[in-house]
Amino acid sequence: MEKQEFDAFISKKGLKLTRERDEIVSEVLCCQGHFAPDELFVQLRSKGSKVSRASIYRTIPLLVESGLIAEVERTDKHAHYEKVSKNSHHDHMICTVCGRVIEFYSKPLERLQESLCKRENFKGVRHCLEIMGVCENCDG
Amino acid sequence: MEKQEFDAFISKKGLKLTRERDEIVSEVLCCQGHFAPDELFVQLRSKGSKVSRASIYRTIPLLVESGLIAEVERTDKHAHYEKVSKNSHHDHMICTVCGRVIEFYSKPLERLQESLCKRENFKGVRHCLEIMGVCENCDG
DNA sequence: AATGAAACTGAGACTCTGTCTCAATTATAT
DNA sequence: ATATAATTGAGACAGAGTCTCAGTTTCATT
Ligand SMILES: [Mn+2]
Ligand SMILES: [Mn+2]
Ligand SMILES: [Zn+2]
Ligand SMILES: [Zn+2]
Repeated sequence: MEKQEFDAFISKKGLKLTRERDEIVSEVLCCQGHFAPDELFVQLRSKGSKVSRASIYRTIPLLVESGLIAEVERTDKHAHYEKVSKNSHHDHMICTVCGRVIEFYSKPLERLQESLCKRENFKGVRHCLEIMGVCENCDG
Repeated sequence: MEKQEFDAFISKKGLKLTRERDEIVSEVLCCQGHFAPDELFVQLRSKGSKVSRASIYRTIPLLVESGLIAEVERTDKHAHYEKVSKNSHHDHMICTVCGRVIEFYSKPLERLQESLCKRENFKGVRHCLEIMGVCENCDG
């Protein structure tokens, strides 16, 4: 389903459809939640793929550009991504103590952003809101 | 002024007031805008300080914990910090066409976030909101 | 002022994330 | 089938940040 869109994106850019890209896209599409590049690498290798770390790192920017994934947090000294699917938009609260991620969605928050954009004559396309703090488990 | 607060924070934690911490705090307080750990290191060394990179990296978490500085963005694969002063907070709209950055502040937006945090029993400390889109100059 | 325990320091080795190089391979248009 | 340009894996490399350890410094207690 979404794989075809990525293939179309690749072809349209004059790039090539390779086994490595195919394996990476498939893995991303079937995996849930947030992931780091190296986790993707380990998962693919554990499934018998011969893909290299370099190809992972090369493919990720393409996945982002195609809209299939988005960078979500850079808490831990390395990047994290997640699958983008329609109607799944949410923002994040991230506990700086335990790393727990709370996903939340607020229609009023979205609408407020829209009106702020209108005020600046800015056409908002996407946004990333991360609230850093301490979750209830860690607040002693 | 703010230095005393940091000294009090250090003493209260049972830690020690050292020349190195003193030099680092002074530099942070007098420098303007965003800074990276290594920039701090280079600046101090250029002023004759013998402080080590290790001490910079050891002291930064203390500065953050004391509330004197805050991590602002992790754009470039390394952390950036800035002095915390009241009334300086703002968020960003970023034009993906021309790169223009619009800084904005909305009290209702801040309050809405606070109430969303409360709902999750999350103690929000800081946040980062970036709205990507197209500015009025580029919207044709 | 002297003592001593605990905290602190610099140097540099180390880890980890991410990038780059390059020769060999592969996809795709003709 | 051929030519061309994109892609690959391996591993060297780079940069940020952490850790170790032996020697030093703070500071509360005498
Ligand atoms: Mn998420
Ligand atoms: Mn804000
Ligand atoms: Zn937590
Ligand atoms: Zn613009």
